[in-house]
Amino acid sequence: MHDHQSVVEKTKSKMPDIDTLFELADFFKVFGDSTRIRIMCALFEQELNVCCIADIVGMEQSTVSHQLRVLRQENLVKVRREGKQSFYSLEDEHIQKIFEMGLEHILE
Amino acid sequence: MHDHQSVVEKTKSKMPDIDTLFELADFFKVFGDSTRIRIMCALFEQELNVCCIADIVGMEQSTVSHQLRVLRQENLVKVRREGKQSFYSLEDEHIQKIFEMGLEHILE
DNA sequence: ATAACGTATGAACAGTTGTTCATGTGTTCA
DNA sequence: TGAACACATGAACAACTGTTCATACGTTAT
Repeated sequence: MHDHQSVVEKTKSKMPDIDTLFELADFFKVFGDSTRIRIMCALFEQELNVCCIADIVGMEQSTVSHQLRVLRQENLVKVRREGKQSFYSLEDEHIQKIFEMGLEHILE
Repeated sequence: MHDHQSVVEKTKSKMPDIDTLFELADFFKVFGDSTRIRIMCALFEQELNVCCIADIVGMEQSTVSHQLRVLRQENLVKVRREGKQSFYSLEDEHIQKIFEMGLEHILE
């Protein structure tokens, strides 16, 4: 326990493998932007099309489209096409829970 | 419900104020880097001094010091000085729970 | 077909981020 | 006092990120 090397080895052996931790960082990276956070937050209520989302967050439609792609790539949202419009909604409830845990932490 | 403008206004009114969402994004930003994730993960086991952490994550001591400062600024870790050494540990258990929820999400 | 609409995508740019090197600060021990 | 150690900090740089503008794509209606 006092020995530097044994602490290092012991700790390393208990940690998840490095690929998993890289994936995890990429996952949280998506939460680390205020535009994306606001988009997700808007989707807590209901599914929304792109131009609604753009109006809600007050940014260009193309900005929102780019960010929705990021959210899609990390499986945080899903799309449903209906004619000309794309309706986005949250993939699952994990997202809202993680969101709320973050809120709990900063409001103390 | 069908009207664009009313959906926008209704959704906006239900969202947390924008400053909170910016703070939240900054909070998650800290989780969005693999080095910091690995540091936090190492600290799940026990408190550790800086050079142990550096060895565990396999990076320069100064890199780790810089990242520990980021973690400190967002109140994710705390320090305890003991002579020449600084022992770091997690601020609270929120962090581990958020970590685990992220893991749950990516392992599916 | 053509026009209008909603959305997606590519290029470009400014701003931010993570790492390293070099150095500074504070503590311990001789 | 001075050397050795553990850690923190500043400057510099490459790499990455988020936004916008312009444009392309797909759908609907005329």
